[in-house]
Amino acid sequence: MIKVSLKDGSILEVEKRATIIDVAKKISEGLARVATCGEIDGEVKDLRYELQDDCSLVIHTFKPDDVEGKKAYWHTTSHIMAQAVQRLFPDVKFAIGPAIDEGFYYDFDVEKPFTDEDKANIEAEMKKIIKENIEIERFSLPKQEALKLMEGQPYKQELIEELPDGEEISFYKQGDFTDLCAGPHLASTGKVKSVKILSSSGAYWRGSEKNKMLQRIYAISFPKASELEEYLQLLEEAKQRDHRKIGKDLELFMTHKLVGSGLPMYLPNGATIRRLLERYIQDKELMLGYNHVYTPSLANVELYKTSGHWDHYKDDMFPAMKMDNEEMVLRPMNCPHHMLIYKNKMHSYRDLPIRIGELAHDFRYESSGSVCGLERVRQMCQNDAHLFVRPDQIKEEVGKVLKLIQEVYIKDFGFSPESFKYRLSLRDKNNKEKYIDNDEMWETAESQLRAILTELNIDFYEAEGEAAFYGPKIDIQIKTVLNHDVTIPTCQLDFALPERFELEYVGEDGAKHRPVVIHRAILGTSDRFISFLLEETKGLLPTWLSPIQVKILPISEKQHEYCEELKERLQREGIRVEFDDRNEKVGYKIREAQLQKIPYMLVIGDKEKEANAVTVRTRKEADLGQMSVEEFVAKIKEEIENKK
RNA sequence: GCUUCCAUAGCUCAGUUGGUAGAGUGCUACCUUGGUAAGGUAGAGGUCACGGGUUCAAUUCCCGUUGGAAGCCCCA
Repeated sequence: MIKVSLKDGSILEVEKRATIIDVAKKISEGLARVATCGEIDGEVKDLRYELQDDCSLVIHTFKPDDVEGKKAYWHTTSHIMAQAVQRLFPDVKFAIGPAIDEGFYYDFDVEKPFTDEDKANIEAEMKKIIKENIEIERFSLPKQEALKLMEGQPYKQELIEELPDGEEISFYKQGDFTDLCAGPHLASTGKVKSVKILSSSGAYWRGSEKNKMLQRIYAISFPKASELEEYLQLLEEAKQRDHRKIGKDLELFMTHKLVGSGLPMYLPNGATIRRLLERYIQDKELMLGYNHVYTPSLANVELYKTSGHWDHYKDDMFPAMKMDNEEMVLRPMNCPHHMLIYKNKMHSYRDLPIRIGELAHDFRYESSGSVCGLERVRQMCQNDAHLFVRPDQIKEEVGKVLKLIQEVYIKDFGFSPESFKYRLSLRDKNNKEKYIDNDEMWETAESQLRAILTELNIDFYEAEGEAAFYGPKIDIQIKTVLNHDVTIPTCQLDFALPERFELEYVGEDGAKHRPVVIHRAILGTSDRFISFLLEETKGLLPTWLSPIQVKILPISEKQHEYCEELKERLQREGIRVEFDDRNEKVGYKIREAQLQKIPYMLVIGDKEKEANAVTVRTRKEADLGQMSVEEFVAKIKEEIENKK
């Protein structure tokens, strides 16, 4: 037994188990309020330690869905993987192996990348280690001894070097394998039950492309085999929701290598969705006092030298084309064009805010490894606008933008508020190269955006190094089915471009003043928005956006004439309708319409023809029964009207 | 861009010690006129991504290019 004094003077007596000492020590120093580990009083348990306000220590078992529980579990499995790799590849150099949101990975420096066979062997070896049920022990060493222990492990030594002098450095040992680690861990390898290697790939040491590329293996583990099955099932379902698969199945877009990577072509169905979305957002903007313009996709390179984009982004732009005396580029963004439009005439303070909007095509040379369906493309259509405002109008205008975003995403599209997060994107203060060097400007802009978010009671997180070069942003971040974290709407505050372009307005005092620019995009880009929409809806688009809203399915040829009339009748109402006049049975036609995710199927036989009626079936498999044509038209029009 | 893997019919995929190809589905024609998720028969359809190399012989082995996938880097 070992005694540990807690803050309140009480004594905690525990078995001499490394994990509990570690926890008790941290808690007694007030360094941690909560920790997890695996063993107490010699009995193996999944435990959670929590320091209460009255300084008492609560110990209880954690639940399988407990975040900390999972992390300890996965982290232990990552050590098991490292041990397996050490057994199979004795020359391996270890980097890091943390738990992540779903599972864990470990980075290894090995001679050759792992093959599928290697991975199968590693997984088999891991299962062996689990079966051996090796006890996991913790110990700690002073820095010099720690360095000595990790001789021949340069990555571990590099990590130890960075730890403060004088601090004891903790290690976890399981049989013949010892790893530098802060813990916590399960008490023994046998606690892990089912394990599965998911994938492997290259990853740069410390995430920098300047460093060596290591081999990373992703894996996951669960206390029960059935949970692993469920997880793999979920992965399979996510695959079905991938917008690239839906886009192919529903004939929304295609790519062709003769056109090029990252350059999707919209097929008629996809073009319909896009046209409706673009009309929708422009109509919305018109009602809010935006003025839309058209500007060219090409510009003289001098435009971007003036704006500052050239210095910051020329590597991500398509290369300049030399024509006679001019050098032209495909534009990567629209701000400079809109700045010039503002500057086209003198403005009074009474005219502000001026809101210039455009559905504009932009071109960015995204790296070949990052292009992805409609999510990341090399030509995109931005739902862009620039708001030219007086400094006293910033708060109100940013607030209006945030309100518009909520109206579009929550009210009109019905996305769950949990499907996206607000991110306040700040500059990295230490990176003077990437961001305009003007501390005062940054302080003002960042604190203004923060204040607006706080005042509107919006939950947000802050991210350093995510700002635009000219100013901070409020980005709305979503997670795709592939677990990519991408921005869709954005609202950015910019004091820099007005300066660069010497924008002005005449104030009440008759003197010239500098406006502030708010850059904003609501749908983000049409392309990325559609990818998000498809994944959120699983391809079951609301009726108003469905490329085909109604499919007419006759029982036999006898009703074809009636079906033609019906089709024309619906078309006159602006409903997108198709008539399936093929020589097939109705069951077959229903199956096909169902797979095309068409909202309404109208089954037409002699009964319907006689009664001048339709029998309605929805894709959600509800048979709505027979109704008159007028009734159906009223119903679907009401639905379309209300963006259902 | 980097690491690894992949590319066979419109689509989804088979095709092992190297001997120039197959299924399902879709498409076309005919039969069938059928009441709520796949009726039957027949036919057409492939320079096995592209370019080189090794070999008597390459869809298969090697190199390169293009395109795709996972991850890393990047993301105005």
